[in-house]
Amino acid sequence: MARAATTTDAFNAIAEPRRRQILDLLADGERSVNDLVELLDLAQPHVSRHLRVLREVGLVDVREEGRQRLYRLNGAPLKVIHDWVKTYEQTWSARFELLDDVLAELKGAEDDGQ
Amino acid sequence: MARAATTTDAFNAIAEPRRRQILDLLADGERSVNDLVELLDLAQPHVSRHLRVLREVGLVDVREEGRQRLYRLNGAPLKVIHDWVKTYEQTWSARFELLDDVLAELKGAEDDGQ
DNA sequence: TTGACATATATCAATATGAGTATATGTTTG
DNA sequence: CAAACATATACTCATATTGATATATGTCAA
Repeated sequence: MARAATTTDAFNAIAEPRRRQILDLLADGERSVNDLVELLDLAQPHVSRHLRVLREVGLVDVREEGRQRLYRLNGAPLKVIHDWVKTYEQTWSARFELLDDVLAELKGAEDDGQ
Repeated sequence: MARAATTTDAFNAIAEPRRRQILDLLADGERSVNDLVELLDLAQPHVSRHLRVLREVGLVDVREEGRQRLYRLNGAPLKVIHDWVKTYEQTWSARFELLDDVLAELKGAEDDGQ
Protein backbone atom coordinates (compact mmCIF):
# COMPACT_ATOMS: atom_id res chain seq x y z
CA MET A 1 0.00 0.00 0.00
CA ALA A 2 1.14 3.54 -0.64
CA ARG A 3 0.91 6.54 1.61
CA ALA A 4 -2.60 7.66 2.48
CA ALA A 5 -4.07 10.25 0.15
CA THR A 6 -3.71 13.86 1.16
CA THR A 7 -7.49 14.06 1.01
CA THR A 8 -7.90 11.30 3.57
CA ASP A 9 -8.20 13.64 6.52
CA ALA A 10 -7.06 16.96 7.92
CA PHE A 11 -3.86 15.36 9.26
CA ASN A 12 -2.72 14.47 5.77
CA ALA A 13 -4.01 17.66 4.19
CA ILE A 14 -2.06 20.00 6.46
CA ALA A 15 1.16 18.03 6.22
CA GLU A 16 1.90 20.11 3.13
CA PRO A 17 3.35 23.52 4.12
CA ARG A 18 1.77 25.29 1.15
CA ARG A 19 -1.64 24.25 2.32
CA ARG A 20 -0.97 25.51 5.82
CA GLN A 21 0.15 28.76 4.24
CA ILE A 22 -3.10 28.96 2.31
CA LEU A 23 -5.11 28.43 5.48
CA ASP A 24 -3.06 31.10 7.21
CA LEU A 25 -3.87 33.54 4.43
CA LEU A 26 -7.55 32.67 4.48
CA ALA A 27 -7.58 33.26 8.21
CA ASP A 28 -7.51 36.97 7.34
CA GLY A 29 -10.61 36.63 5.21
CA GLU A 30 -12.01 35.43 1.93
CA ARG A 31 -9.65 35.33 -1.06
CA SER A 32 -9.89 34.65 -4.77
CA VAL A 33 -7.63 32.09 -6.39
CA ASN A 34 -5.63 34.81 -8.11
CA ASP A 35 -5.12 36.63 -4.84
CA LEU A 36 -3.64 33.47 -3.42
CA VAL A 37 -1.51 32.90 -6.50
CA GLU A 38 0.10 36.29 -6.02
CA LEU A 39 0.47 36.00 -2.28
CA LEU A 40 1.98 32.55 -2.49
CA ASP A 41 4.10 33.14 -5.59
CA LEU A 42 3.00 29.77 -6.87
CA ALA A 43 1.59 28.73 -10.25
CA GLN A 44 -2.16 29.01 -10.56
CA PRO A 45 -2.78 25.31 -11.28
CA HIS A 46 -0.88 24.42 -8.12
CA VAL A 47 -2.94 26.74 -6.03
CA SER A 48 -6.12 25.34 -7.54
CA ARG A 49 -4.97 21.84 -6.77
CA HIS A 50 -4.09 22.64 -3.18
CA LEU A 51 -7.45 24.31 -2.78
CA ARG A 52 -9.10 21.18 -4.10
CA VAL A 53 -7.44 19.08 -1.43
CA LEU A 54 -8.45 21.54 1.26
CA ARG A 55 -11.98 21.54 -0.09
CA GLU A 56 -12.18 17.77 -0.07
CA VAL A 57 -11.32 17.57 3.60
CA GLY A 58 -13.66 20.45 4.35
CA LEU A 59 -11.04 22.96 5.41
CA VAL A 60 -12.25 25.58 2.95
CA ASP A 61 -15.55 26.53 1.36
CA VAL A 62 -16.03 28.18 -2.01
CA ARG A 63 -18.38 30.83 -3.23
CA GLU A 64 -18.73 31.76 -6.88
CA GLU A 65 -18.87 35.39 -7.80
CA GLY A 66 -18.79 36.05 -11.50
CA ARG A 67 -15.72 34.45 -12.91
CA GLN A 68 -13.99 34.43 -9.59
CA ARG A 69 -14.16 31.82 -6.88
CA LEU A 70 -13.79 33.09 -3.39
CA TYR A 71 -12.37 30.70 -0.86
CA ARG A 72 -13.17 30.90 2.80
CA LEU A 73 -11.59 29.14 5.75
CA ASN A 74 -13.46 26.49 7.70
CA GLY A 75 -11.37 25.45 10.64
CA ALA A 76 -13.77 22.81 11.97
CA PRO A 77 -11.80 19.81 10.66
CA LEU A 78 -8.78 21.07 12.59
CA LYS A 79 -10.52 20.34 15.86
CA VAL A 80 -9.63 16.66 15.62
CA ILE A 81 -5.98 17.55 15.32
CA HIS A 82 -6.18 20.05 18.13
CA ASP A 83 -7.83 17.52 20.40
CA TRP A 84 -5.23 14.88 19.62
CA VAL A 85 -2.23 17.13 20.07
CA LYS A 86 -3.65 18.70 23.19
CA THR A 87 -3.31 15.33 24.90
CA TYR A 88 0.45 15.74 24.69
CA GLU A 89 0.57 19.34 25.82
CA GLN A 90 1.94 18.49 29.25
CA THR A 91 4.78 16.65 27.59
CA TRP A 92 6.64 19.78 26.59
CA SER A 93 5.49 22.23 29.23
CA ALA A 94 8.02 23.55 31.67
CA ARG A 95 5.65 22.62 34.50
CA PHE A 96 5.79 19.02 33.44
CA GLU A 97 9.57 19.02 33.22
CA LEU A 98 9.59 20.33 36.75
CA LEU A 99 7.20 17.67 37.94
CA ASP A 100 9.44 15.10 36.31
CA ASP A 101 12.42 16.34 38.27
CA VAL A 102 10.49 16.32 41.50
CA LEU A 103 9.28 12.79 40.94
CA ALA A 104 12.80 11.65 40.10
CA GLU A 105 14.06 13.25 43.28
CA LEU A 106 11.35 11.68 45.38
CA LYS A 107 12.13 8.31 43.88
CA GLY A 108 15.80 8.84 44.65
CA ALA A 109 15.07 9.62 48.28
CA GLU A 110 12.88 6.56 48.54
CA ASP A 111 15.60 4.34 47.12
CA ASP A 112 18.11 5.80 49.55
CA GLY A 113 15.83 4.97 52.41
CA GLN A 114 15.90 1.27 51.64
CA MET B 1 8.77 16.96 -6.80
CA ALA B 2 7.01 14.29 -4.79
CA ARG B 3 5.33 14.63 -1.44
CA ALA B 4 7.63 15.69 1.39
CA ALA B 5 9.30 12.87 3.25
CA THR B 6 7.53 11.63 6.35
CA THR B 7 10.71 12.45 8.23
CA THR B 8 10.62 16.09 7.18
CA ASP B 9 8.81 17.27 10.29
CA ALA B 10 6.27 16.29 12.91
CA PHE B 11 3.39 17.34 10.62
CA ASN B 12 4.35 14.71 8.06
CA ALA B 13 5.28 12.10 10.63
CA ILE B 14 1.94 12.13 12.42
CA ALA B 15 -0.11 12.08 9.23
CA GLU B 16 0.16 8.31 9.39
CA PRO B 17 -2.45 6.87 11.79
CA ARG B 18 -0.22 3.99 12.86
CA ARG B 19 2.38 6.43 14.07
CA ARG B 20 -0.20 8.37 16.05
CA GLN B 21 -1.28 5.07 17.54
CA ILE B 22 2.29 4.31 18.53
CA LEU B 23 2.63 7.68 20.21
CA ASP B 24 -0.66 7.08 22.03
CA LEU B 25 0.66 3.78 23.34
CA LEU B 26 3.96 5.31 24.40
CA ALA B 27 2.06 7.98 26.27
CA ASP B 28 1.40 5.29 28.88
CA GLY B 29 5.10 4.62 29.26
CA GLU B 30 8.14 2.99 27.76
CA ARG B 31 7.60 0.01 25.45
CA SER B 32 9.74 -2.54 23.66
CA VAL B 33 9.31 -3.08 19.94
CA ASN B 34 7.71 -6.45 20.52
CA ASP B 35 5.23 -4.95 22.96
CA LEU B 36 4.20 -2.53 20.26
CA VAL B 37 4.01 -5.27 17.65
CA GLU B 38 1.51 -7.13 19.79
CA LEU B 39 -0.49 -4.08 20.76
CA LEU B 40 -0.70 -2.81 17.20
CA ASP B 41 -1.17 -6.18 15.54
CA LEU B 42 1.30 -5.13 12.89
CA ALA B 43 4.34 -6.89 11.45
CA GLN B 44 7.57 -6.26 13.33
CA PRO B 45 9.45 -4.70 10.40
CA HIS B 46 6.63 -2.23 9.97
CA VAL B 47 6.71 -1.23 13.57
CA SER B 48 10.47 -0.80 13.40
CA ARG B 49 10.11 1.37 10.33
CA HIS B 50 7.45 3.58 11.91
CA LEU B 51 9.63 3.93 14.97
CA ARG B 52 12.50 4.98 12.77
CA VAL B 53 10.42 7.79 11.30
CA LEU B 54 9.31 8.90 14.74
CA ARG B 55 12.91 8.77 15.92
CA GLU B 56 14.11 10.87 13.01
CA VAL B 57 11.71 13.68 13.80
CA GLY B 58 12.52 13.39 17.49
CA LEU B 59 9.12 12.17 18.64
CA VAL B 60 10.58 9.14 20.39
CA ASP B 61 13.82 8.26 22.13
CA VAL B 62 15.36 4.81 22.42
CA ARG B 63 17.18 3.06 25.19
CA GLU B 64 18.93 -0.26 24.75
CA GLU B 65 18.47 -2.88 27.36
CA GLY B 66 19.97 -6.23 26.49
CA ARG B 67 18.51 -7.34 23.24
CA GLN B 68 15.48 -5.15 23.64
CA ARG B 69 15.10 -1.53 22.63
CA LEU B 70 12.79 0.48 24.77
CA TYR B 71 11.08 3.40 23.13
CA ARG B 72 9.95 6.43 25.01
CA LEU B 73 7.71 9.30 23.97
CA ASN B 74 9.10 12.79 23.47
CA GLY B 75 6.23 15.13 22.73
CA ALA B 76 8.35 18.25 22.24
CA PRO B 77 8.14 18.27 18.42
CA LEU B 78 4.35 18.32 18.73
CA LYS B 79 4.45 21.79 20.20
CA VAL B 80 4.86 23.33 16.75
CA ILE B 81 1.69 21.60 15.61
CA HIS B 82 -0.16 22.56 18.75
CA ASP B 83 0.83 26.18 18.35
CA TRP B 84 -0.24 26.25 14.72
CA VAL B 85 -3.61 24.58 15.26
CA LYS B 86 -4.32 26.64 18.35
CA THR B 87 -4.48 29.70 16.11
CA TYR B 88 -7.64 28.31 14.60
CA GLU B 89 -9.27 27.24 17.84
CA GLN B 90 -11.80 30.06 17.80
CA THR B 91 -12.88 28.94 14.35
CA TRP B 92 -14.84 25.97 15.59
CA SER B 93 -15.82 27.14 19.04
CA ALA B 94 -19.48 27.70 19.76
CA ARG B 95 -18.60 31.10 21.19
CA PHE B 96 -17.18 32.13 17.85
CA GLU B 97 -20.22 30.89 15.95
CA LEU B 98 -22.30 32.99 18.29
CA LEU B 99 -20.14 36.05 17.75
CA ASP B 100 -20.50 35.50 14.04
CA ASP B 101 -24.26 35.57 14.34
CA VAL B 102 -24.21 38.70 16.43
CA LEU B 103 -21.96 40.48 13.99
CA ALA B 104 -24.17 39.46 11.08
CA GLU B 105 -27.19 40.78 12.93
CA LEU B 106 -25.49 44.06 13.74
CA LYS B 107 -24.49 44.46 10.13
CA GLY B 108 -28.05 43.76 9.06
CA ALA B 109 -29.38 46.43 11.40
CA GLU B 110 -26.83 48.90 10.11
CA ASP B 111 -27.80 48.23 6.50
CA ASP B 112 -31.45 48.68 7.38
CA GLY B 113 -30.62 52.02 8.89
CA GLN B 114 -29.32 53.42 5.63
C1' DT C 1 29.86 -22.17 20.02
C1' DT C 2 25.35 -22.94 18.47
C1' DG C 3 20.75 -21.68 18.53
C1' DA C 4 16.96 -18.84 20.00
C1' DC C 5 15.47 -14.35 20.50
C1' DA C 6 14.86 -9.05 19.53
C1' DT C 7 15.26 -5.67 16.30
C1' DA C 8 16.78 -3.38 12.05
C1' DT C 9 17.52 -3.13 7.17
C1' DA C 10 16.91 -4.27 2.17
C1' DT C 11 14.10 -5.23 -1.69
C1' DC C 12 9.78 -5.40 -4.44
C1' DA C 13 5.21 -3.85 -5.82
C1' DA C 14 1.54 -0.58 -6.10
C1' DT C 15 0.33 3.98 -5.53
C1' DA C 16 -0.17 8.98 -4.92
C1' DT C 17 2.26 13.02 -4.71
C1' DG C 18 3.71 17.90 -6.18
C1' DA C 19 5.77 20.65 -9.63
C1' DG C 20 5.66 21.89 -14.62
C1' DT C 21 3.11 22.73 -18.57
C1' DA C 22 -0.75 22.63 -21.76
C1' DT C 23 -5.43 22.93 -22.23
C1' DA C 24 -10.35 22.88 -21.12
C1' DT C 25 -14.43 25.17 -18.93
C1' DG C 26 -16.96 28.99 -17.92
C1' DT C 27 -17.78 34.22 -17.48
C1' DT C 28 -17.58 38.93 -18.71
C1' DT C 29 -16.89 42.66 -21.91
C1' DG C 30 -16.72 45.05 -26.30
C1' DC D 1 -19.85 36.54 -31.38
C1' DA D 2 -14.91 37.03 -30.29
C1' DA D 3 -11.38 38.08 -27.12
C1' DA D 4 -9.80 38.52 -22.48
C1' DC D 5 -10.01 36.84 -18.05
C1' DA D 6 -10.46 33.40 -13.90
C1' DT D 7 -10.15 28.91 -12.62
C1' DA D 8 -10.03 23.88 -13.06
C1' DT D 9 -8.42 19.68 -15.09
C1' DA D 10 -5.23 16.51 -17.67
C1' DC D 11 -0.78 14.63 -18.37
C1' DT D 12 4.23 13.77 -17.57
C1' DC D 13 8.11 13.13 -14.48
C1' DA D 14 10.75 12.01 -10.39
C1' DT D 15 10.20 10.50 -5.93
C1' DA D 16 8.86 8.54 -1.42
C1' DT D 17 5.64 5.77 0.68
C1' DT D 18 3.44 1.53 3.02
C1' DG D 19 2.89 -3.25 3.31
C1' DA D 20 4.92 -7.84 2.45
C1' DT D 21 8.68 -10.64 2.83
C1' DA D 22 13.47 -12.12 3.39
C1' DT D 23 17.52 -11.42 5.64
C1' DA D 24 21.13 -9.14 8.41
C1' DT D 25 22.87 -7.55 13.01
C1' DG D 26 23.40 -8.12 17.62
C1' DT D 27 22.51 -10.33 22.34
C1' DC D 28 21.66 -13.92 25.59
C1' DA D 29 21.52 -18.82 27.08
C1' DA D 30 22.66 -23.73 27.09
